[in-house]
Amino acid sequence: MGKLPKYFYQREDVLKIAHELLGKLLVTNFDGLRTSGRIVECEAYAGTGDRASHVYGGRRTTRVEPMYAAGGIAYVYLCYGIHHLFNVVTNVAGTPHAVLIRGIEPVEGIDMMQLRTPSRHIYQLGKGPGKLTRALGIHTIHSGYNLQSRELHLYDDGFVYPENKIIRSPRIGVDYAGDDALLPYRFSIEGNKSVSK
DNA sequence: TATAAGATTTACT
DNA sequence: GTAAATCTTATAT
Repeated sequence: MGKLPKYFYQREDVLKIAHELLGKLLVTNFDGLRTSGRIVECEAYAGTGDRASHVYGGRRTTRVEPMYAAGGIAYVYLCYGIHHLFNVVTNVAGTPHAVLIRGIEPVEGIDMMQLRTPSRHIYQLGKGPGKLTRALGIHTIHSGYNLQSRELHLYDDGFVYPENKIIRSPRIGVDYAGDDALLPYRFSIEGNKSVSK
């Protein structure tokens, strides 16, 4: 129970962390408005050797710099000029692992989420990496943000999905990554309405 | 400086 | 099913 502590993020195995993030709450508290959702879909990006990652080959730019910091902060970037994608940075400083959050099931502040997005159906609000950031109010200015903060953090409320509901599959939208696109680094909840297609 | 492409979503044919 | 929206980064002039 409680906020996920720093050591949760700074462990070595990013696949294990991605797996354990399912069922946790992603909480934002911007401008005094609390919104949260339960994570039902995420993907692991395993550092400089992973062709699907922005840090493949040791690439180091202003954009990806937060990934090289110690785990427990956010990495947010703009995709296709429109969508903000939210990642949790894991592992220790200098090892740029991350977990992309791809789907959440809205829990708190659903009215606020509906104001932020044109979608009306609850299960559509957090279905897809670009949509959940809009529903929660996350933008690129939050890249590098500390996940121990009141405004942005992950929370364990004790909820656990049964192991037989968790699906491992290849990552989405990373065809450019060659063989690495086939790795089963995606974790999702079977049958959940907030999992993207 | 210029150009292409991207961890996506939505609207339209 | 196809295409447009829209902007930062990476690679090339």
